[in-house]
Amino acid sequence: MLTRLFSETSLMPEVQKFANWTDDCEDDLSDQGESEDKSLQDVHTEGSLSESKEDGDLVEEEEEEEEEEGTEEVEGERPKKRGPKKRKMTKARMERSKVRRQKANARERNRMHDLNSALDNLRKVVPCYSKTQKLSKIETLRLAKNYIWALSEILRSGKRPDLVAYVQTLCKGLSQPTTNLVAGCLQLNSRNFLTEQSQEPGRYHGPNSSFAMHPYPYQCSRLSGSQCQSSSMASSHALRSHGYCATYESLYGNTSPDYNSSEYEAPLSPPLCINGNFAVKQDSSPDHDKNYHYSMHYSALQASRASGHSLLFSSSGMRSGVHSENLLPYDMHVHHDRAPMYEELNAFFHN
DNA sequence: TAGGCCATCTGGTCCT
DNA sequence: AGGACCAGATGGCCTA
Repeated sequence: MLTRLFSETSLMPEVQKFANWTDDCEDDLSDQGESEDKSLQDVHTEGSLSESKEDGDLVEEEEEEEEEEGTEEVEGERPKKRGPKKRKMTKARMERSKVRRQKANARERNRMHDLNSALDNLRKVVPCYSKTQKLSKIETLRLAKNYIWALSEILRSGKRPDLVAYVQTLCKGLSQPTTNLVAGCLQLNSRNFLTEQSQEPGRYHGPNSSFAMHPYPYQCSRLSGSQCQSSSMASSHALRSHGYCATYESLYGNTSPDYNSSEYEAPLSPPLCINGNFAVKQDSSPDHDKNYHYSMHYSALQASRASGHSLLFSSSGMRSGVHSENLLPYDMHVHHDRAPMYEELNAFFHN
C-alpha cells in the first residue's frame, strides 16, 4: 500500500534497506536474546526468518559459540554441548509471550484503523468523494498530492486556471477508472475532454503553462469505470430538464456539446452544485447508490455567497432558485467549515 | 480465474 | 521494557 507508493519514488533506499536487513539477519542468528520469540514463531511462520532458520545445524553451532562466551564468566562449569540454549520456554513464558503478541496485534490493528480513518478524512477533502464508491488508498494519496499541487499553482499564478489542464493535473498518475471518476466529478467526460482540447487548441497552454502537463492519454470513447457508466444520458436529461446544471457549465460557462446530438454519446455525470459540493442522487437502487454519489469540493463556489442559502445553477449560469436543503442527496456531505476557503478559490473560477 | 485491494498477523527496528 | 512504526506474508473479497 503506502509502501508501494514510496517504493515507486525511492527504490534505492529500499534496496539498501534490504541489503542491511540481510546483513542484520546474519548477526541475529548468533543473538541469543531472540531465541525465545523465534521458537514461538517457528510454529506459525514460514517467512524469510524461518527459512534462514532451516539451516538448523549451522545456526546452532553459532549459538553455541555465543553461549560459551556468555557462560564462561558466570560459571567455570561448561554447559552441556547440546542443552537448552538459554532460558527455557516454559509454559508461563509462552503464555506471557502470547499475551504480549496479542497486545501488539491489537495496537497494530488500532494503528491501522487510525490510519484508515485519516485516509477517509483525506478522501473527503479531495475533489472526488463518495461514501459508497471509495477511492483506493493509493489513488487517494495520488489525487491528494495532485490536488495540493493544483491549488498551489492557482495560488502561485493568481489566475483562473484552464479547466482541462486543471483536470489533467488532478488526474496525473491516476488509474483510468479513477481518472474517469474525477473527470466525471468535474463534469468532463472523455469526449468532452478531447473535443475541448481539439476545438480550442489555445486553451491547452502547452508545456509552458502554469498547468502544463503532458497530455493525458484519454483514450476511451466511453467511460470505462463503473462510476462513469452510471451517469446515463437519461439521468442527465432528467436533471437538466429540472433546471440543474452541469458543473462545468455552471463554473465555466456554457461549453457543453449538444446533448441531443447522436454524436454525443458519452455519458455524463451531472453533479449538483450544493454548498460547495457536487453530488448526484438519481436513483435509489443499490447500484445507483453505489455509483452516483460524488461530491466535488474544490468548487464550493457560489454556495451561500450572497444570501447565505445554497443555490443551484441552471445551465445558463443563472441561479435556479432551488434551495439545496430541499434537494440534498442523502449521501452528500457538506463541509461548511471549508466555506471560506472555497470562497477564495471561487474567485478564480467566477470572475 | 487472475489481479487488485484490503485487513490482519508477525517479527524487526528504533525510540523513549 | 514497552510502544510506535515498518514491511513481508497471507488469506479473503470483489471485479473484469
